[in-house]
Amino acid sequence: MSARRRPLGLSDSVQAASIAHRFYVRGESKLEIAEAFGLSRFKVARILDTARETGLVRVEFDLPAPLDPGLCDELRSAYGLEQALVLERAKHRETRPELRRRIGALAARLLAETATRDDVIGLSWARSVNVMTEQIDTLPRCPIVQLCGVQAGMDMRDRSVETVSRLARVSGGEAYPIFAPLVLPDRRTTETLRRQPGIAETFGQFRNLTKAVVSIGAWQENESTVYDSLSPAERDAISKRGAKAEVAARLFDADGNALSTGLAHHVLAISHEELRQVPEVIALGYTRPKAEAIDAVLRSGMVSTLITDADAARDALALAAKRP
Amino acid sequence: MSARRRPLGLSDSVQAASIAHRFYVRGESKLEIAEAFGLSRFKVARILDTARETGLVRVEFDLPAPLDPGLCDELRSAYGLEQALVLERAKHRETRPELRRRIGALAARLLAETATRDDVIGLSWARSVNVMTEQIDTLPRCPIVQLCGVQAGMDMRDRSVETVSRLARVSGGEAYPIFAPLVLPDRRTTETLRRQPGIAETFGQFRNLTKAVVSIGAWQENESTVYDSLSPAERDAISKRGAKAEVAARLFDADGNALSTGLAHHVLAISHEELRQVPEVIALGYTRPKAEAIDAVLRSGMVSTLITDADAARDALALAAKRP
DNA sequence: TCGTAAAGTGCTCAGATGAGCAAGGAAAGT
DNA sequence: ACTTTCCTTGCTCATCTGAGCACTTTACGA
Repeated sequence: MSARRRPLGLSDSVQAASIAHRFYVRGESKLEIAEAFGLSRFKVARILDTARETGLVRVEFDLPAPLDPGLCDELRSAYGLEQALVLERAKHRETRPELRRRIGALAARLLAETATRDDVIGLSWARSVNVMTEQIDTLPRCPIVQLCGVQAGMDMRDRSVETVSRLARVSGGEAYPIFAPLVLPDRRTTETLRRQPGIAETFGQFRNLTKAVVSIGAWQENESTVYDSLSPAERDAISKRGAKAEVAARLFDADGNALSTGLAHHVLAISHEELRQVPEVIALGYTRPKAEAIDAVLRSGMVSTLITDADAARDALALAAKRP
Repeated sequence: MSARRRPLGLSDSVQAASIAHRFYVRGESKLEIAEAFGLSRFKVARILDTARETGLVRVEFDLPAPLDPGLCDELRSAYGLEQALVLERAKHRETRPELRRRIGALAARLLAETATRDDVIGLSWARSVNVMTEQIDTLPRCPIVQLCGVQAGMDMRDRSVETVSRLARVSGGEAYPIFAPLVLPDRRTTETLRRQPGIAETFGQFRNLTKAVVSIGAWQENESTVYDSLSPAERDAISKRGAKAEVAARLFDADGNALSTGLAHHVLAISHEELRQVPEVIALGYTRPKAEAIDAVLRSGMVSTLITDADAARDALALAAKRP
């Protein structure tokens, strides 16, 4: 592995390449090749080994999207995910909206491909989820359920509602929106709204969900719209409880445990428990600052598919390696 | 093989790529992979097969020269060569001198790499051989023997002699030149010159040769300097005898049989027999019009290593397939 | 010249693998 | 509905392959 060999002569390279061509491209057995070249099968095996070690033969992947197959697999197995999609780092420096767009496009393709007529699809409020819906053009006819209230503010107003209805329009299925804010001033208001006809109906759909697309937020400035919308006092109180990540306004500590804080009582959103019951949860989380949050949420075992970028994936893997 | 499969979904692609990554890059066994993914080993094997068939995984070769490994191997085995070096087709249209330069560079590297102190190296007269010597900068100390007289005319005068002495200078070994024309007016003159001290000495070296670098000419206008130097009458007479190729002024028919014509008696060159005795003959032949000649010479069994370009190689392979 | 280290080579045997087959299941035609 | 066909899946058994070892050759310094 670490043993650097000299780069191999021209003649040997050609022989090695010919052998590699027969083995990898034409799929011949080493025994056949050995006979054809008048070598022992052991020599053929060693030539193939050194050919790979020296980089004479390289295996390239032509994925239908710019993904890093190595990271996909490592992340998948490190956290026991069903699947991980890791975007390759872009050639040039990429702005956050550009990255978000690529993440969203990936999620769109995944959802369009895996969704069936029998699915009930939930969407959490998030810019990336919204970007995803903008990029889906076909979807089987199935209900689309909003998983949490609308986080107003920022540069987009009631886009969450729009997100659900947009996707329902593409799908042709029914839309279950939540026409109410995500974070409310107090518990009473929250419970009142929770029992409103339309909202109650949507909440009732939560137990039917078969798929959910959610975004992972980190419990720090600019890395979670929920965090950003709270008062400094409440943010810090929650931080002190050990919150590291947020999904649909539900909090997780560094070990992926559901964290129940005061916040839980004044947000309109699917509960930890209900979300955990969803068979397929697709989580979007990207950029390095979110690595710790991604690690936390994946540890919860709630996520089946993660979509992220190579930088965040590497950081998360490092965290996964630290504490298995 | 011919069964075109649909391009595989995103999800499947990622799984296939992950499996391929583990198998090809990390070198895990299919059984291990099957366990890790919860699949049968058969399924893993099939996934790998389709991944290759659909082009999802591609094997790339980083040869130290722009060679086509597939063609190298096909040509090598089609004609039972020791080795074949096939230059990839250049990206842009390439002029003949450019191609010649690349062929020469390849021959130079091959010779520099394989020649040892014990070799006796023969060079035939040819532009490509000359270009080769211009690009060699190191060579073990060994004798350099000129294989045939000088074909004057064209754009280069006595370059053959220069070729031999240039290479001898690089090598530090002795030079055995032939200071006489390749084609002579009659048999008597030829035999007289043949017995001249310096020339006889060079001819005496022919039986000691261990390596020879020769160029393949096609028996047609502009594809052989010997052809071009003869009178129309003699050219045609030789054509009628079935000559297809020429190496050091020695002729071959389409089946690679040595052809003995009147020409044989008035050229100063190594004989068919002596050339056949050389353990390692490196033949340079390039451009499509020479494909038939290359095929003919390779059929003679005289050549151990061929250096050519992708276009000529493909044409030659087609000819080889026609008559095994 | 020799001795020693280092690299290269082929062997054994247990374990991995491929070819071909047969069973099951889905899709399409009647 | 029923049959037919096609596709997928996992099995068996004969073959292929890798890990480790022992032997040979080469390289190099004493």
